[in-house]
Amino acid sequence: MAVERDALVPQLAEVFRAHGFEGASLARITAGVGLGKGSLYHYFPGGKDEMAEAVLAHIDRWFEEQVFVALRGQAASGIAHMFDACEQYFHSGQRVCIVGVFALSSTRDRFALAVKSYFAAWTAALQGALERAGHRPASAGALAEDIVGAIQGALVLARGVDDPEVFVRTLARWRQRALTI
Amino acid sequence: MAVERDALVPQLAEVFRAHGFEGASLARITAGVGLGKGSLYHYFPGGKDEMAEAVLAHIDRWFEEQVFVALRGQAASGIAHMFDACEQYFHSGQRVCIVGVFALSSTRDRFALAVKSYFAAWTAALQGALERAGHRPASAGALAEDIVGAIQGALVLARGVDDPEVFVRTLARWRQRALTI
DNA sequence: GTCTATAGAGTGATAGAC
DNA sequence: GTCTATCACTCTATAGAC
Repeated sequence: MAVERDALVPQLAEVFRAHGFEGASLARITAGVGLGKGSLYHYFPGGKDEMAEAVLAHIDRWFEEQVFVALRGQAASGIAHMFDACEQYFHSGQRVCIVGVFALSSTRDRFALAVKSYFAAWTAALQGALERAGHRPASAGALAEDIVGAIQGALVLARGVDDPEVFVRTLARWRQRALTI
Repeated sequence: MAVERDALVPQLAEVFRAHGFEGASLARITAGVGLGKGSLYHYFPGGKDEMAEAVLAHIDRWFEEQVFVALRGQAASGIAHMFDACEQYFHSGQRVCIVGVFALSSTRDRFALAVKSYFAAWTAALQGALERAGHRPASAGALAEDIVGAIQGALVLARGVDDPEVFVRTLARWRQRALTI
């Protein structure tokens, strides 16, 4: 009745998302995944650090497969798909970005590489799509930076004022700006 | 040799900023402010919660006096002043926003009111200034939301990719958009 | 003596590692 | 489950000002 390690990762992700790295105690984690500490350390001998690494790697892979690939394909539809995927992934602003949470916390240094590559890959893929969609190369970089930043900021703001609609509205505005050449 | 309670708040703020609420252990706090636990609990009988409340109240007051007042005055210069103040306050992107950190963490609920009022007051004051600066009322609200969100997002992104220039660039772009009628 | 500001040993609870 | 370290916090003791 071996539980697949991979099946644990999304459950771990929800605990880290809800409480951050420091706030994700082993008690909360075991409650969240429904396994004892012993089993957890069997799958993740490196402890919390290894669990967080697995979560970040899983997110990286998800965005690569579900978002970045599309951005490298047909430009306009890839960009539209990115906004759709983000709206779904972040549950229309009710869900927070784990990588963003990690970026702001003091734990960032521990996972600096994964955090950096996530944002860098996203910005680069989006910039390419924007250029191919007709934006001037000079402004596509700034636009990509604006959009990725706006998504992160909208998640902060939506949670801050406790109104997910902030996220939905922001996404809608940027979708329009991105697809208006 | 009485230390003023108010003098402790900025030092507390730096500890919470660096480590978040959960990561700000009493050991780190005592090290950061240079006082023993006894003194800390003398000034803040409510413990960490009261310290965090004091920090949030201090930030609220600072923004009210240093930013929102200017936004309610002459519109264009108030907006320009806001961007200057933010660039200074966030150390050109090297410093993170405590309220933003709190908004993303699970501790948000504990300080929900202070967090919400911070973002709400900022957005409202900025929206007013944008309208008086000549932006259509219909779009000033969205623009204010965009700008406050962009500042938060740029802080996330700057720290994520470990490049404060992301913040400086984003601020410069929005300054231009806000002051172009 | 009282009051205020200080330090830090000591409390039980809980942390993460194994 | 067991381990030690650390958590937030309490309490006692001490200093000097009045």
